[in-house]
Amino acid sequence: MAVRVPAGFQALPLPIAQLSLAAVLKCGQSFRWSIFPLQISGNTPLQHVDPTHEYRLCLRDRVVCLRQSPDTLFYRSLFPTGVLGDQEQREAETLAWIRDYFQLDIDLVNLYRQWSATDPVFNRIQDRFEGIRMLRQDPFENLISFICSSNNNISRITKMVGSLCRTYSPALLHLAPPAGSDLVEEPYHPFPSPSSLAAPEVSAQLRALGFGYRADFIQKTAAMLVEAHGVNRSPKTSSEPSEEWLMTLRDKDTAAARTELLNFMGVGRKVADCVLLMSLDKREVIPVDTHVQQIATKYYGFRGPTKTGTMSPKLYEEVSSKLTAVWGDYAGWAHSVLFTSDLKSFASYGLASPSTPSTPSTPGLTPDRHSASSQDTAGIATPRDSMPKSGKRKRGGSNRSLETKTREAEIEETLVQLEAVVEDAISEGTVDLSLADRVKRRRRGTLSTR
DNA sequence: GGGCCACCCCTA
DNA sequence: AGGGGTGGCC
Repeated sequence: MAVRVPAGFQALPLPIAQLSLAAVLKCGQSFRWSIFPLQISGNTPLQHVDPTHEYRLCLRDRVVCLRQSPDTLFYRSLFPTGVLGDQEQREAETLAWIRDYFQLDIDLVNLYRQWSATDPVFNRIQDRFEGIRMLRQDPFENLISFICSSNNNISRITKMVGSLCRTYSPALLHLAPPAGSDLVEEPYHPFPSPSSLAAPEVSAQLRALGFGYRADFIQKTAAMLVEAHGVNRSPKTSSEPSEEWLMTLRDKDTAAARTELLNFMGVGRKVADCVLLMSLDKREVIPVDTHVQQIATKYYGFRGPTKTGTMSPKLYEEVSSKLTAVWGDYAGWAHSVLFTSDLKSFASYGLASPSTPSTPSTPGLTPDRHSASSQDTAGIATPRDSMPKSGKRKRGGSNRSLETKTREAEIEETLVQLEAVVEDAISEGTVDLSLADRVKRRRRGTLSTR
């Protein structure tokens, strides 16, 4: 079938199983992508393979625009007016950026195969959560964004990062929405530089913007970076020395890089591990938040939090290393798939998306309407050979009309499915927990949180 | 040196 | 009341 390339875009052949923008760009890795629904022309035979969304990210010198069909990634980049440049070379640069940012040299399908072979829990959910891979983000942006993430949720973090960019970095250019009949142009801001966040007044300003106690963390961390590494002569055009220094942490080993990150204000073990995994190439690292903790205890049978419900460093290390043992070298990547599958906003992912009709583009992704009530899963082993037995749900578990389901119902459904899947695996005894013991403990020095 | 508690703001 | 934690204090 001929690929229909949107005007102005370049085409890169790429199976959706290798990368799902819809999943990856809003699963809590990056908080800065703009997402626009596209108007799908009504009665074309190719309708079902046309992209449904456009995704945009403002880099330092350009805005990257992406669209995706089941087998192709479409890309283009837009520049401020008046800047001269060889368009062909620019697209080549953008392609290089894409390959790096999405780490396309890593064969995700092969990783899914390996995780499925060793982890029955993963095996059961893999088909529903295709194409979830780790981004290779800018370390400074990643660090600041995840300082914002404590006691927080994705939508609020997204708003905070947005106002951070609007307030502390000038707009690179203005663009109208892709399918907009409305011609309202919106500004696109790059992520702010360390020096622009380091000024003393930033702390109070961020507080006024609703950052809460994180306001001080951000200003102090930025100030620490600038203090230690200085500022450029021409800060607008290139990255600052401290940003370059953060990049060099990619060349250090995990423990050494983590120690450096833990020095910054507002950065504890969890945030440090997020940065290690998401921008410093430490692919085996598993950040343990309360959510992952729950997955570990409920689905993998690990021991839960001790008395107080708060996560002790000891427990953190235990959960993290055991999950690393389950998933191996790319454990952090696998964790991301499980984590995303359990995200509330992804409750309907793989079943059907409200805005996207079910298509042949995802063969084998049979919409799974099987579900069990939460009572069913409590202590009752589900049948091993088939789907969890269907139970009655509020909105009707076998209802094809997904539009009539509330988001809440879909959330519940997916959570219940996941739960059943894991209980299967546990009752089958196919989760090899003893693997955990083979994993060498990290050096003591790296365990201490300052 | 492990264990509490406040922190700031939003949603339930 | 508690959340996709952390820093400061016992």
